[in-house]
Amino acid sequence: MDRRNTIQRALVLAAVKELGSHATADEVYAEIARKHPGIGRGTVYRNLSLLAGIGQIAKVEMPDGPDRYDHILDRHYHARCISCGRLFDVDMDVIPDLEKNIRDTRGFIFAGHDIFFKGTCRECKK
Amino acid sequence: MDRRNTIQRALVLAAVKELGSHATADEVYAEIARKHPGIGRGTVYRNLSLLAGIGQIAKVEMPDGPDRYDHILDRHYHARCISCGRLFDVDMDVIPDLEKNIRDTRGFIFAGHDIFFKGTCRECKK
DNA sequence: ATTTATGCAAACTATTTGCATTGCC
DNA sequence: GGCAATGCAAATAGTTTGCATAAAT
Repeated sequence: MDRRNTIQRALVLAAVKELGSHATADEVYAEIARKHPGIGRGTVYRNLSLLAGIGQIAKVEMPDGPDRYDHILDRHYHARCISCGRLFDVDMDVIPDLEKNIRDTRGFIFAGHDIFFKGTCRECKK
Repeated sequence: MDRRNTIQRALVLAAVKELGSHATADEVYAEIARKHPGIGRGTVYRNLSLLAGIGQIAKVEMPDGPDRYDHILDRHYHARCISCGRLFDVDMDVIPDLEKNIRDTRGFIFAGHDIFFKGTCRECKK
């Protein structure tokens, strides 16, 4: 089961880097399709998933709406505006040992966590 | 726009309480349908949404899979087993002032947060 | 009588999958 | 040439919505 270097794979990786933080699969697809209209949605999804699997990009599963893909720079938390729905990066250190606050783990081995904030963004506040 | 007391609404509320923590819309539907096969899925969704809106139950939007509904007892965080996919309640105090750790809020008014842990449950560990 | 709410089906969003074909290695 | 990967369409999961009808007030 060896991996092959296809142009589509390279395009997906390039688009995620190009789009910066938290792009959706559809945004990645649209970005690539501008110059390569032939690409299939399935191919984009398959490659996003593969690239996330081998750690080339990070998949962020959102509590609502589509999953997001980040070109990995640093781990960070996200905030969603409940008014306009837009997603923001949160300027806060990740808490690596948050799992230590758990009293009874019931045999669960914790492997990580995500925090999602919600609120109202500056523009929607008025 | 006043609200009416329908049997369906009462049944949805009762089923959420009955099923305890983190029931999905489909589980609520199935539970009610056992005794009232006539109920519509749309009605269940509409009532879950309405009841959550007026604070009678709590909606927990999951990063993956269907949304969950809790009969409100106390706020708590959740953990998902990456092997079997099951959802667990986490035995840990909520951090009410977690938002204070954020450096630059960029004008965002924070209204709350959710934490989702992931890992491997006791059964899947072996 | 009014008008909210229901049941049903169709629509919708996000994603996955089956399959014949293409094209890396 | 073999088999991973593609493009396409159909399938799936979860949820929302339009509409005629029913029923709460």
